[in-house]
Amino acid sequence: MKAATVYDVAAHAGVSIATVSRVLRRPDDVRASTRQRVLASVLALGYVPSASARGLAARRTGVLGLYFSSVDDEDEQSEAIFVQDTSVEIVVDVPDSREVRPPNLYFDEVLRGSEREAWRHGFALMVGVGRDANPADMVNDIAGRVDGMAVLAGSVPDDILDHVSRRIPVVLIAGPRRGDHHDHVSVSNLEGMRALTTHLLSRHGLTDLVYVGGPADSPDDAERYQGFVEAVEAAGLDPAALPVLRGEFSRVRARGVAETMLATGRVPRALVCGNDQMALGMLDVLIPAGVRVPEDVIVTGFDGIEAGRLSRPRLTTVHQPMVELGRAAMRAMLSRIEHPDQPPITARLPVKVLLRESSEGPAHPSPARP
Amino acid sequence: MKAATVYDVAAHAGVSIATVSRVLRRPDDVRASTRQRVLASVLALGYVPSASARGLAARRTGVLGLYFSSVDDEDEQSEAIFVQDTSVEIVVDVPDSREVRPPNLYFDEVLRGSEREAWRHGFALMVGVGRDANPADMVNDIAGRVDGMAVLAGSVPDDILDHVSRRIPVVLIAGPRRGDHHDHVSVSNLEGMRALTTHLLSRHGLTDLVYVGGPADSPDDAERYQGFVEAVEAAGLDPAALPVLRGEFSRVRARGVAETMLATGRVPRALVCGNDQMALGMLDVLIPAGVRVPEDVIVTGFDGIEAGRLSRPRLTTVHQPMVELGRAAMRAMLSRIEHPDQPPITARLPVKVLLRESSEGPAHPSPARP
DNA sequence: TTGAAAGCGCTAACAC
DNA sequence: GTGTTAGCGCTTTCAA
Repeated sequence: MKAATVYDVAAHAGVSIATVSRVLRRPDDVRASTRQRVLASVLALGYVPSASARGLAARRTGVLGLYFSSVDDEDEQSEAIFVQDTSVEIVVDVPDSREVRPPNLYFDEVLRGSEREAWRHGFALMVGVGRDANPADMVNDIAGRVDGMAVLAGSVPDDILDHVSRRIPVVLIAGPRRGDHHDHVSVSNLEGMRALTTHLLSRHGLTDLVYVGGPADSPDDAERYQGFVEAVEAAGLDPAALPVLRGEFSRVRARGVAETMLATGRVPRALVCGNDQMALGMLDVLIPAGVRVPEDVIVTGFDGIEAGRLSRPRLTTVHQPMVELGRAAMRAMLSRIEHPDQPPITARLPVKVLLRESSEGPAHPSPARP
Repeated sequence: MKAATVYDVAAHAGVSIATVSRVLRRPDDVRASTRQRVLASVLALGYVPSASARGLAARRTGVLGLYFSSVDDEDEQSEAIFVQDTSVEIVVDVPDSREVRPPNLYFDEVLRGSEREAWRHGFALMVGVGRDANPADMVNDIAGRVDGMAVLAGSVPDDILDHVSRRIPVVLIAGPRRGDHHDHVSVSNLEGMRALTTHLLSRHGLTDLVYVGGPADSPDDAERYQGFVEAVEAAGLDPAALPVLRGEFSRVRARGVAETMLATGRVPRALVCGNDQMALGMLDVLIPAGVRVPEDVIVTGFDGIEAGRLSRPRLTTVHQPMVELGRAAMRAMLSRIEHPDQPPITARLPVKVLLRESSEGPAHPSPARP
């Protein structure tokens, strides 16, 4: 099964390879009758142009890259290919406190936006998710295949970033702006958390807040905490006096934190969490323990994931536009590709505070049965 | 900013381009001292090999493709790149019956598995999601860039599939097996639904079932319905006597169906839904209306999505291994690339019936407050 | 409107 | 162990 080439098509249609190329790239430059003939040959031979050859000749691949890192080391699955297992296991699936999988929602959403935007501009999208400590090879590999790549902030060491950006434009996604080397798209983490905290402070008159933070090296969490701090200071309180708990952005870890909190009896009036996962983890423990949310404790999150809309009570949160973040990253790259010398791009997307029952209490007389 | 090439590196290191290539591809064939020198030059020049050139010369791209189609036409977003919007909107977000977005969960999961498996075997992954009626261009484009591609069954017309498979191996994902042209990976839809239905029939002694189906052209739904039919027949009942409702795999559409059902007063003892989304849509309407699930009506789904584990009551369903489906697709492709002449691959992955409260009632005395 | 020909940057014999 | 060289399949001037 030897794949057909321009030469095959040209011979079959009785034209030169240049004409075949023209028919595919700039059809209007070719006489209609010739075009028909060539197209017919394309179909007859099952010709699909080689992107490698085209990329080499045109000096552009027509592909954009997206690189993320992830910590979800799923258990290795079977290696079998010829599975023919139509067996059906029936299990009584009782409620379980285990985290089934840390849904890599953030990635899914950013990817969705990236994919959409890339193809909309005539580019394909290549994705890579690094899971081990050494992203160098993967990032390099992608860099050689694309006309530009977007990278989750903090997922790639600076020296590697510098290396690949000598070949292609690199756009950083999320995190704080670092240096002036790359274009950068992010969301208003600080402002969002500040607005939410201010709301809790002023509307609810709280003073007894606890911040539940993510990983110490998370730039996003650092920004959110800073927003928390600014709001607290603006209210005339001392942020240093307010405890910070670490939930590592994990629902499971947050449950542990909540349990410890209950055990020690030191339960604050509000738990301001750095992401939704941790806030949900708090609810997982508090609600069954008989703690009333929000009457006894207010719980808030950050991100605006779907699960927070489905929880009981529904989760007050700060929604960040993840899909739009992916789109903005692709647009920034395309803009950079088109205008290599323009000044660095810094996009900052707006967020939205969503007040729901976990802070405000019942919105309406619920139509649900007790 | 002209990107460095092998020639630049070779000159800088004082070796031939062949040696540069060797250092990168088969380092052991080069003397250690030479290797060091070349590597140093690579770093110094910021050299990243061009995948286009390599792909051309080596006659393989090292990329695998994944193509899906989707109906989620999200509203077009802004075109702005230089967004600097740190404003924060604060909204009271009341419970809403609108479907925020049809979570394209299935795609996310299959993609996750595909991505993981491709890179694990040293291949990059290219993704494309077709949204309009004409997948030909996108599929062709991808096909020219990869060494093999996986395609969601039913998302690409046969003639296009045949066309591209003259160039590269194509693996079909999901759906029923059609012809012997391509390799195929899928899950035990029929067997899963048959097992679940049999459970409802025999353990719960039901006879009054209604099947809530997906789109008429969904091969997955067809298989599930067939499983339903076989179980019903095995129980000595006439499947033709049992109504079928159409929810189009949509949560919103299912709500409409449920409302109509309530309005007409024709409520069956069990609603067997073709996917989880529709089952959740049923719950959305039934629970607030005071219908007891499962005491009055049993509701079941199919897929095993996260939301079904978070609903009240939790949803009985048939879990299909979506991540593993993606992995299996990639493995099948790699196997085909390595052994072009082996017989067609047909993988059938097992499913698991998860019995939860929407059919079985409370599992344990719930520790939750009333 | 079409054809001829010169690369694009790399790999893989094959020679040394 | 290293260098030479012939393509890989396409795009793109430049002529005709």
